Amino acid sequence: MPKVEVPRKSIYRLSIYQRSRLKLIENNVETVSSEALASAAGVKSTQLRKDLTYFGQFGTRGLGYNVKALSRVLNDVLGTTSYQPVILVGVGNLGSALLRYKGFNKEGFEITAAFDLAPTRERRTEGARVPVYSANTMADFIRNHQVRMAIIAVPSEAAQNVVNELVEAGVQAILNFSPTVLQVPENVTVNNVDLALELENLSYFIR
Amino acid sequence: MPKVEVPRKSIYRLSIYQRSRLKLIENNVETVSSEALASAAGVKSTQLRKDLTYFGQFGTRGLGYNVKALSRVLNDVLGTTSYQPVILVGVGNLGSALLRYKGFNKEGFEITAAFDLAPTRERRTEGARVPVYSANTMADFIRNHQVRMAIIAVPSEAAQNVVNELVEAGVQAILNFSPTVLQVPENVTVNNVDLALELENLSYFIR
DNA sequence: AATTGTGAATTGATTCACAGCT
DNA sequence: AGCTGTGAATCAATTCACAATT
Repeated sequence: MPKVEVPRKSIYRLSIYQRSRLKLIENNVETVSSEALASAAGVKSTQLRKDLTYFGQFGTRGLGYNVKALSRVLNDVLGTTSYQPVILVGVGNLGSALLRYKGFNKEGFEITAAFDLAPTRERRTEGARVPVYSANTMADFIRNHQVRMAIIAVPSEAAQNVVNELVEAGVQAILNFSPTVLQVPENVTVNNVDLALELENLSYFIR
Repeated sequence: MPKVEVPRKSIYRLSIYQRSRLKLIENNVETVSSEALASAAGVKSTQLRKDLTYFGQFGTRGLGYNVKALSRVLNDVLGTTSYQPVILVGVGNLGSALLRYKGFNKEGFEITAAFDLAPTRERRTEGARVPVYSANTMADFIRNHQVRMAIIAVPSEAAQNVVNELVEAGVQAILNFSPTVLQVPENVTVNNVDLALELENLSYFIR
């Protein structure tokens, strides 16, 4: 599987295809054309086909893609076949919010533990069943449970240090909610979600 | 100001330059080179210069950019000079989380009101001072307060209808947390934040 | 001497156009 | 006949290289 040279955006789209496919499977469709699936996903059919052929040939000319087979391929490529434990670091404002958010579970992820400098803060975790541990137990937890993915929602000043510790302990992929540019070794992937940035960006488009 | 043909990503970067600049102003620097600012922002200096020249010439050759003047330009371009009221639609899981999140305020935005089908749901808004109103008062509120920006965090099935109502009432920019592709007229801008998608995407990069 | 501003070159992503299967 | 797979063409964004300016 050629992990390199595949455009980042293609991989994002694979997830979207998977979701669009979910709707189709409900309708009991056996087979789907690139045209139909692409339009459900909001892209051009050639783009869908090109995205898929980065990973092989899965369709049947004249017919389309077998829905179940396609689903399997997408799961394989995306790595969503095997369960991945995810930890959350920083149970403040946003962090506690994310703990309660059920959208992750819905798509097959589960936050197995959370870490914070002051793990016992009041009212923070009410309603969530995820345990919150002290930050100094984090590295051990990662090693013991072979955690490869982490979500960080700590103050920006703290972010780089946390990331260093995560990487050191073996984390390979980080979803970063702290508004900072993080330095990581090249075998580690960071996806940034910057809420304030998105709002600020929108304000540009209001005239 | 040539709103069109400027790459979307450039505009995102302008916000990052603004932030990086904030750190520099603290250090009382009068002037800053594209090289210094770019490296603080994590980009190449030529990219910064190109990004800026979409909007004019603000530097002095041989010297760099005046920090204060640059800040003013960035605020002007981004539209962050004038205060913008923002509403939130959907006070469920994620929505109530966003209500409590203070990061928006920090960057000069404030959620002035929230709307939900069941505005009185328990414990949802404890700790937040934002009023939650019934969804059927939304359109009036938008018109009365000239709201142009909205954050939506409703279930995906509901998202398109909500968006239609927002647009109809005059909203021009939408930050969408619902995992759906939204249809909007071309004078309306949507930024999507899809948390589950980001996680799924990361799982690709774990080998 | 230092640093911006910018056309030209390059790199990257998307779309086209059509050959190749079923 | 219908639809995939893909090299070639186009479009977009980034980076280079250097002339222009202080």
